[in-house]
Amino acid sequence: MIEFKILKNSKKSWARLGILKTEHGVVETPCLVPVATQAVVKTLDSREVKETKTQILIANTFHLHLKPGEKIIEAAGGLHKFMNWQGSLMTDSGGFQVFSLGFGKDFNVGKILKYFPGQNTEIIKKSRQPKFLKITQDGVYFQSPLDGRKLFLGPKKAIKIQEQLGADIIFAFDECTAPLTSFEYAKKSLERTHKWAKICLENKRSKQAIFGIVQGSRFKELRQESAKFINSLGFDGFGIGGDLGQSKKTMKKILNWTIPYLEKSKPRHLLGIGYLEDIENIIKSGIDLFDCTVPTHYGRRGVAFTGLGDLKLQQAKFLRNKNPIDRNCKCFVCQNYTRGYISHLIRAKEITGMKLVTFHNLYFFNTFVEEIRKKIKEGKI
RNA sequence: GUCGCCAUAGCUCAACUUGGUAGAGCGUUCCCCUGUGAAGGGAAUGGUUGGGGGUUCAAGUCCCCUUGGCGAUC
Repeated sequence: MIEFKILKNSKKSWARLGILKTEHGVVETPCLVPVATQAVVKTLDSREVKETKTQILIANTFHLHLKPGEKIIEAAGGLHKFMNWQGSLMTDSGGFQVFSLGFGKDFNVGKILKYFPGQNTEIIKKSRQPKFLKITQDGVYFQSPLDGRKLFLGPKKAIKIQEQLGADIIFAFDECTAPLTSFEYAKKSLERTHKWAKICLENKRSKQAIFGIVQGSRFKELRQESAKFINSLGFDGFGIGGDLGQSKKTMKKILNWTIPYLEKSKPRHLLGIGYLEDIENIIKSGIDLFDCTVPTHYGRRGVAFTGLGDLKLQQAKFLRNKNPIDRNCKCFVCQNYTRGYISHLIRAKEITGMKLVTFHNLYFFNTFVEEIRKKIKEGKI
């Protein structure tokens, strides 16, 4: 059960200020959802995560099913207890892994294409299958990245697992398409995702809120069809997923095609997007929630975000630098550690270095979004 | 003093018995990593082979001298 209340609609854009209530607390939206794939924000414990102003986390069905298995988490009293996170929680359905272990891996591409496909670029045709997994009408056969054994994940199973995990909000099982998808493939995939969405809803017995996921790749017709269909099923909220085209412009277009068809009173979650430079734009397009691995993932690589751009602390030039990562940041790391010291830790591959940058990045991103909420409140956005 | 061993990329080392103008790891720099197979992946950079002479078509490799280091022995 969730409750979503919109406090203010912007007059300048589609942005809105809201309150999302779950059984585990109140989430002020728009809000970043840090990623805790394996029931942990890598390098941080739950107390530290809380200190980064994080309000809600997203864990992953596929990974937790593999390790340690939903039965163990259920027996431990559910995900909240298991990972000692008292705040709100989501679980992703595993639909993204259909992409990242499938065509994403085959073509070495992400959700947004970084280059314009040349004439020789392969387009994923209607009946094509990825190398390491098989997609059928019932679900997806994976080869375990851990030991190679065959695994199956489909709508029914994804829901069952998510019920056992026990997050506040769960996602329907979908196929996240790749940017090189042909129209024919996208259409066929969308039919599957829609069929699965219905099965997910029909099979859910828990009181957990469930978000349906809009797909349709970069095609206006499909995106609109998907938005209308998913909207009609009675989900508690919406995820917008899949590939977002060839550039950030197409990402904005896709959001503009989709969002008008979604019930206004329900929360909208943009899946897997959130470079610092994207955040204000997606919020202006009407996004309430978005998850992204960038602050944590880049943090472990030693990339620290600041108001003046990112710092690659791996570089030797930072070793003698006595400044904090960001002079204006009030986080524990910036109050206590220098760039030089953190650079040393990162270069020495010390886990504490990764932890300090992860902590700062999350605090910085959360503060950044907090400021956007303030701007919406003040009518500036 | 005498004898022996060693000296090759910023660092640690390869390049064999039998000469064919040098490779790797690490480092450094850069790039890639948006619902995390991700403490990951890729690329570039890098050397008058301690110095000088000689033999040879050809020398890191063989010979002589020299410099520096290490060891053994009077």
